[in-house]
Order: sequence, then C-alpha cells, then structure tokens
Amino acid sequence: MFLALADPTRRAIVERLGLGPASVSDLARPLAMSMPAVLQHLQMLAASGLVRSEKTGRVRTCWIEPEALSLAEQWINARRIGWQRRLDRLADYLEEPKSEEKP
Amino acid sequence: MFLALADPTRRAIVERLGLGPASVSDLARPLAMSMPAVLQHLQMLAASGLVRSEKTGRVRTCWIEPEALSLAEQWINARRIGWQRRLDRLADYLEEPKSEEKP
DNA sequence: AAGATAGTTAGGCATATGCTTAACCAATCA
DNA sequence: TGATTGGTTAAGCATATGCCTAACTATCTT
Repeated sequence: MFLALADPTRRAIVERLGLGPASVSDLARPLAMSMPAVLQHLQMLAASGLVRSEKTGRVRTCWIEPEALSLAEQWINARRIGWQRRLDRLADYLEEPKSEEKP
Repeated sequence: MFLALADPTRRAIVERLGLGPASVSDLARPLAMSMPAVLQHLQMLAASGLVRSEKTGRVRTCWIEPEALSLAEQWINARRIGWQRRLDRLADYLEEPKSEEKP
C-alpha cells in the first residue's frame, strides 16, 4: 500500500479521485502518458485496496476506498504518537531537575 | 517519503526506531542483510526526513522525526476525509427521498 | 602500537518498475 | 453494418532498486 502511494502518478490519481469518481480515460487525460500505463497504475492501486472500480457498458468508473487509506494512516500514527510521547517525557525530565534518576 | 515507507525493510527500521533510538548495528542485527545495505536504507530514510542521526565517537545513533511522519499522515487524511464526506452525503441522500434534486 | 569494532565508500549484479507500441475485444454511433 | 470509442492484453526496453563483496577510515581497547 505504501508502495502504491510511492509513485507520483499514482498519488496524482488518488488526488484526482479525491475530488470524485472518474473513468479510466478521465484519469489518463491529464497524465501525459499512454492509457495502458494508466491501466497498470490502476491495477496496482486496486491490488493495494486503495481504489475500486466497476465496469458498466464500456466505461470503467473508479473511486477511492477510504477504509484502506485509514489503515495506512493508523500505521503512521502509531509510530508518530509513540515518539511524541517519548519526546514529551524527555522534555518533562529536562524541565524537572529534582526528579530521582531511573534511566 | 511514501517511497521511503514503501520498502518492508525500511518500515521495519521505522518500527524498531519507534521503540527508541538505536545505532546502525543495532538496526542491522535482526535484519538478515549486510551493514552497507542497512546504510543505504538509512540514507534513504534520512533523505526523506523520516529519520535523523548523529555520530558520536564511532557510533551513529538514529531516531525518528515525528514531524515528517505527521506530514504523510496529513496527506492521507485529507484524501480520506474528502471521500468520507462524499459517502456520508450519499447516505443522507438515499435516506431522505423527499429532498429537492440538485445534482 | 596492534587489533578489534563501527561505520563508510565503491563497484557490480539481478530483479523490479514504469513506460512504450502494436494488436485486440466489446460497446456505442452514424 | 461499419467506424469509433473505451478499455485491455502482450511483449519489449531503459532505468531504478536492493542487495552483495571488497576495500578503507576512524575510533576504541589492550
């Protein structure tokens, strides 16, 4: 999933889809790249669970799966929070010089 | 930055650093891979701003930069929130059939 | 001073990634 | 029905990525 978000083109697609659903050619149009290339990116985004799509007639409509995004967010958040606690404790320790030393 | 988090080894390093600071060889020990390889990952993590390090004597100590993590989180959050609003509005629309149509 | 320890640099190799073109299928439209 | 539109598959290519080994530097330790 982070792998999926690692590519600028795929992030652009996710940003575009953030504004609302779109067809494959809608997504391809501003991207200075052939349709098959966009297809591959979409397949990767689908494999990661970030984007889903459905084909009606001959047009495939794509949209974001917010739950998947939420997962990545949680992973990041867990690591960040852990460290911010650590830094806060350090700050407390530095501001309170009379505390007993339990390193 | 997403590129930095895209590799499982680098995520493992970030998880390890989430428990507290560590030296390069601390990080390398559980990783079934040569020290130069770990070094390269660390350089990438440093370039992305996710990890900082400082060398004292002959040992380099590494730690997480929570601000950088927070940035990635915000990007993801913005896209997710946008979509959840959209889905909520859709739900409202479906539950309230007497509303006037302004598509 | 000699050796061990922690890290770093350089060069090389195998695989993965991102893209392209060409050919192809299936719904529409004229 | 034949052309067009939207999407898909396949094959190939250039570059990027992740890893390795070998060689080197700087800092302890004895």
